[in-house]
Amino acid sequence: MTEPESSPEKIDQTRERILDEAEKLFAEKGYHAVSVREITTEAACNLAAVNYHFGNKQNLYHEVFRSRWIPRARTLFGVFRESLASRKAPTQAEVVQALSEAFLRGPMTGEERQRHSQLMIRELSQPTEAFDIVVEEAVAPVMGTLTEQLKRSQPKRRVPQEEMTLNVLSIFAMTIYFNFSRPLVSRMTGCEYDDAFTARLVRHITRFSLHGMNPNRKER
Amino acid sequence: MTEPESSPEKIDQTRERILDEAEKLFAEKGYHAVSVREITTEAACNLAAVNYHFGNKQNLYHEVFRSRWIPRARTLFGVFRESLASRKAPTQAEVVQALSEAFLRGPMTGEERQRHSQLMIRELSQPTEAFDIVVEEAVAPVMGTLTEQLKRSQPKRRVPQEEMTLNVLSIFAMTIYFNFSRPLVSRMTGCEYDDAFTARLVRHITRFSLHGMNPNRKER
DNA sequence: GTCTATAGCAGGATAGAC
DNA sequence: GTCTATCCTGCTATAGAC
Repeated sequence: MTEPESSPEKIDQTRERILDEAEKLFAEKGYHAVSVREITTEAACNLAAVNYHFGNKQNLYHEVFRSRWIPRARTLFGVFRESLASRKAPTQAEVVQALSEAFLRGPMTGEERQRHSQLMIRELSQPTEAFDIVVEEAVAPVMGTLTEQLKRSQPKRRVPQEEMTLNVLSIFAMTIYFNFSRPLVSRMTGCEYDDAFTARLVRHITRFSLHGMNPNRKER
Repeated sequence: MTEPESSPEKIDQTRERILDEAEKLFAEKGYHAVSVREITTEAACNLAAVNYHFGNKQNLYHEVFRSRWIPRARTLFGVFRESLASRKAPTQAEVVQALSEAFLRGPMTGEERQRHSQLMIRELSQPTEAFDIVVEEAVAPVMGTLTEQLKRSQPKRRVPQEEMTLNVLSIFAMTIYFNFSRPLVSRMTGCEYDDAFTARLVRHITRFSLHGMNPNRKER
């Protein structure tokens, strides 16, 4: 990152730096609050580089989702699924925990995770052209798997479809809420988002969701 | 709204229109995505009026919170408290329902409510100078009352402080989530936010939260 | 593929007439 | 208090040298 190797694969190395910085800044401040100048300055390249590589600003934003956000979403989903696959018949608690763990403590660094969530949240609450990407790549698969797994692990009670959807949405809501609303959560709990605290958050989300969707459950 | 009365209190009537349109646009698009020109066009007044009345754009944004958002937050909180005061010893279910009802079906129109939530959410996830206002006027009082009331209605079980805080944060999270993430919720449930649907949402939030924080509760 | 230079325009803000 | 006219900064985007 400090000194680029001269020979091996220098191609489009600027392009990658631009994407990195763009993602970072778009996530932090939002599309309109970030200027191309700011991005290119951070990426230590020339202003014109953005237009050369991406055509225009809009396209760069789009490309951030395609080449940065989507892969992470898939990785995240992969972690979630693998975590489920490692058990024969995961309990509901295990399912919910697998999800919140993937999102709150998964393979990414804390910073990466926050960026990922912020980009997602922005699109979900205020759709632009990337909304469909987010739904197709993150929301739909996660909610689909969640629904399926939760039904499987609790075949006895027949849950009406809308109730199921609202349950799953609520679990999803809590998971992303505790990721994106950090300033508030930290202020209210007095805790920083370190390993210990995120572990407690996962436990909380699991417990809360589990009993939330199962009015009178014994097992945990 | 169409034809202003000529005599009685015409003073600062432009100012009010600017505030109205500014709130609407800031809520919809966010601070940076809105230009002063756009606001003044919508408010059907001159560009210079913003600077005359508010000095600059930043200040207008701030004033939107002071003169529009805060009163609504207080009204909302008032509805919540009155709803509680009308019962001698509200159950936990009644407490949660009072909250989500105030936020999702309260005294405001659907549009107003959405605006209110969006302004709040923006500040909570990405604090600017209005963050403190939001915390002091909305989050702190609501969470304080919620904590107090929930403790009172369930004196038997001693809940650790952090668990209590996380519970309350989760209830708050769901309440605002279902308000601000409408595009997604509508897409997933296939429902518009009409009276019938918001009523079902209130019931869902109440049920989910209630059991979420009470692992093995009978009464509802 | 990266740079400089600059076109062209939209933004916030101000001065001053009315 | 509201308007017109204008300043000037900072933005996106492009042309063209290297």
